[in-house]
Amino acid sequence: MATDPTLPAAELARLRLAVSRLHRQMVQASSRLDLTFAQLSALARIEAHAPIRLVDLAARERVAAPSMIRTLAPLHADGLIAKEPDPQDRRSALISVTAHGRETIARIRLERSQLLAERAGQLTAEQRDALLAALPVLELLAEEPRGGGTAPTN
Amino acid sequence: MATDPTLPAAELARLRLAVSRLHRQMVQASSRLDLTFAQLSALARIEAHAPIRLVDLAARERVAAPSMIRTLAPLHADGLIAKEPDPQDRRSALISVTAHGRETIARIRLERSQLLAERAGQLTAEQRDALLAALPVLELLAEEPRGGGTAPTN
DNA sequence: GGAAGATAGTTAGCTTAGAACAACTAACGA
DNA sequence: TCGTTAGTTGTTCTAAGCTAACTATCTTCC
Repeated sequence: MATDPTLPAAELARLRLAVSRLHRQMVQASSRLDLTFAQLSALARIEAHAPIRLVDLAARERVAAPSMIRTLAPLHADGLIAKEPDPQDRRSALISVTAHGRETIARIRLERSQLLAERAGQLTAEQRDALLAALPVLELLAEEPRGGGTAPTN
Repeated sequence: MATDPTLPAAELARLRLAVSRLHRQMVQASSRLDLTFAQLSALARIEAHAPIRLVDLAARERVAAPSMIRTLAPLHADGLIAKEPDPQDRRSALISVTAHGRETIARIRLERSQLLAERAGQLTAEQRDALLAALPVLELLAEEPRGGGTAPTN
């Protein structure tokens, strides 16, 4: 039952609005005790691609290198990530998640999901299924259109 | 084919990550020429509930009154919203969207959807359907659990 | 082999978006 | 009258990003 071949602007607008509102509430719900969203995103990215160099990490997260350094500094100070010298290139450091970092990720996943979990708990089974089915699609949209394509205009 | 009665923390974590990354990219893609996300959200909310008082608007957007004033100030200055005195309460003003505001919303909807539209254009029909099906659920999640429930702890 | 340019990481300083609290005025209401 | 509420201003804070400029190392090329 494939509908329109393309998503109309109205639906995209609704999606953008929903995403930005959801994000705002997640920010509000997460007190300043823990990792920020940028840190969590970077941490997850490191976990997925370790060992990874800073430049590559910054590129994947679509930020400039200094921004990534600022993001990682507290993680490094708290021992959530480790840097090892790259044997191939003495300028580079290979970044990876420590055991402590992995524990923290797991713990935060539980804690942080509470706001969402409460609301998700009030969904019907059909709604939950719809959400689960759309999750990979959302992840796809959130990823970079790797390689090729038009150069980013900003 | 209802799966688990509850969404596991792992999926919620993925949802949070996807939402925050999507949001970041939408922010990056929208240059500072136009309305901010807070302004757009407020504008949409006004359009949906006009005429609405500032306090009520702030409550619905889950922000303090001064924050909403700051958000609305440029919209008011640019004539996107109008304030009329509340006949019942001379302290209050009833806020609504002007014709100019409505045009702006429509225009921005088109412009702003480009990033998302490009990526959505590469989805399969099944993926688009999944996204469309999940859209109302996302909007539900993004809304407040109106009335009752535990008081917000922050 | 060595100069010259490119690249990795870093620091310093700045900007923007978004929100908060405190404190005030004006109006309501009991 | 006196406490409460609506709107507002002043000030501050945090998260997240940026550019410019620097050092150290790598790479290329004459």
